[in-house]
Amino acid sequence: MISTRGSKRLIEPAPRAAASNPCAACAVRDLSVCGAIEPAHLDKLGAIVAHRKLGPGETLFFEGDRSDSLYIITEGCVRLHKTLADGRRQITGFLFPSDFLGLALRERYAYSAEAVEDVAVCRYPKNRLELLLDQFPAMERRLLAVASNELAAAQDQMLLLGRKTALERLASFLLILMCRMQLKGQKNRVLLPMTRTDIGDHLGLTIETVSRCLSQLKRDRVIRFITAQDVQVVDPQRLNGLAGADGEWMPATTI
Amino acid sequence: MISTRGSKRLIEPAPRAAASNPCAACAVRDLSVCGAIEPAHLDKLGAIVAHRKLGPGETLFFEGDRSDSLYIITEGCVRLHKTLADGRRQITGFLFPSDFLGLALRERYAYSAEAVEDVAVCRYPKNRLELLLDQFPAMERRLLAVASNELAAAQDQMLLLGRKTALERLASFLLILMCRMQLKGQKNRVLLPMTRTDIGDHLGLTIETVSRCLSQLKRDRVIRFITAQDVQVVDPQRLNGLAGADGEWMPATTI
DNA sequence: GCATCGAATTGACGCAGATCAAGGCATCGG
DNA sequence: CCGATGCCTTGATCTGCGTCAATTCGATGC
Repeated sequence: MISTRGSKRLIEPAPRAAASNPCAACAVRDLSVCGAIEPAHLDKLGAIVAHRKLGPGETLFFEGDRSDSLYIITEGCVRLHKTLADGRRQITGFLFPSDFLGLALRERYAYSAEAVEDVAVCRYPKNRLELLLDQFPAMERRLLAVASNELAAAQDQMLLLGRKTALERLASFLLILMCRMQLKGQKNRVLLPMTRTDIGDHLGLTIETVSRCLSQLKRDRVIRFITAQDVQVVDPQRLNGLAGADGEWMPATTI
Repeated sequence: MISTRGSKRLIEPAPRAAASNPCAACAVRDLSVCGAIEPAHLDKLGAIVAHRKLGPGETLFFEGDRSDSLYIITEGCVRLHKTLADGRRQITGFLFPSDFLGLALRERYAYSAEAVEDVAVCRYPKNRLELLLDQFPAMERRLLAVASNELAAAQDQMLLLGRKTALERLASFLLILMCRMQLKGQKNRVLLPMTRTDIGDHLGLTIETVSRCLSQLKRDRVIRFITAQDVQVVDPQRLNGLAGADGEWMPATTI
């Protein structure tokens, strides 16, 4: 039952130099969504932002590090994870462009954050951000809303980990990614930039079980592999049914 | 693997009449902790509070209900849970006096909330609370902090559900409750107002496995049963070790 | 005291998913 | 082109926990 094997860590590649980032404007917009922030304030947000790029496997911060920044992903996929002393790992979530990271106003980060692939982030120093929050309460309301959504997602994940079968877990996972792709205009498509090991550590399964379930979904013509990381959802309806038939978010437009 | 049996619902007892609540002042203080709120503002908080009492098994709200209130528990234990169509249930958390409930500023509740035993809550209507939040940004900062802590707890629970063994789950659970009791001045004592079924549905286990693990902890002289719901932790050190030896919160004073 | 009933415990057995093991299949450097 | 290296897939076997079933315990009412 104890599986450390699925969680071998890679040697971290050397950090890359930070580069100027063309996505800055987009990240600033994210932090100010709802139209609650005026152009003048937008400038102030832009003034405190810094940029960073990471290569595959590189760490943004470690669990337990002093949390001094809030990040927004502008490019690539980031995994968040907690690890037990013996190496067992739980990936608590994958982040994609426009996602927030480290918004907990806590002393220390509760998880590590690593780049799954090439990643770009916007960084907002917490002390300077808090000054801005004092000036613009609407921004704080927005952060609370983001935290609420994360909390709801965490509860869905608890239901998945505590009560769903392996196949239901895979179906739920694919469904969530499919819905995100849908928002970006990609219909019935799922990209899996993370490894099978990562997926297993996210769903509380081993790499073999992940592979077997994906194969089963393929055999049953629910999904089709373009490549091992590029999946087409042939039958979204059935995928939704396999996901456990709770109130899983399945917008009508995707069916 | 699919266990609906562990999740039989009770018929709800008849709701009780709301009664005037002597704990109001305490709840208002909770919402304003950090000293950031002045006495005059405290009055305004007290002015919008309402009280409610629930009997064992009674529901405060259902998953999917329009979320119109924020609650603070002032007495008793509340369970939060999500349920799949076939009855499988995941209890995402247990709440105790001073805990917040429904602070998500979302359209609808993401889970149901039920009284485990006799419970008293303070209720703050959301629309009126938001007006207050606009006036006192410090309160909003406090809510964000509470949400951050909940998020961290949710991530610990994901690690537990995804990667810990049955015995580690029980040990972690007992440890968390022990630490809460410690804060109230009760050392090395754990009260379990919830049923074994509830514990199982929280830890992703069956009632039988919960019982077997508790028996093992008893056999190994780690805990001792005063009654089935009143446990003495004989060896906190070892309980901590059994919990999985991650950074699990184990204050030095409890050892 | 005794009957009742829900909750908890304990034992026997089965199964979903973990573990162990053996290829397959890209990608990359030479 | 070829060997090395990671990652993924698939098969055989094992095991921790779930399932089924039988008591036991404890609270409540009479």
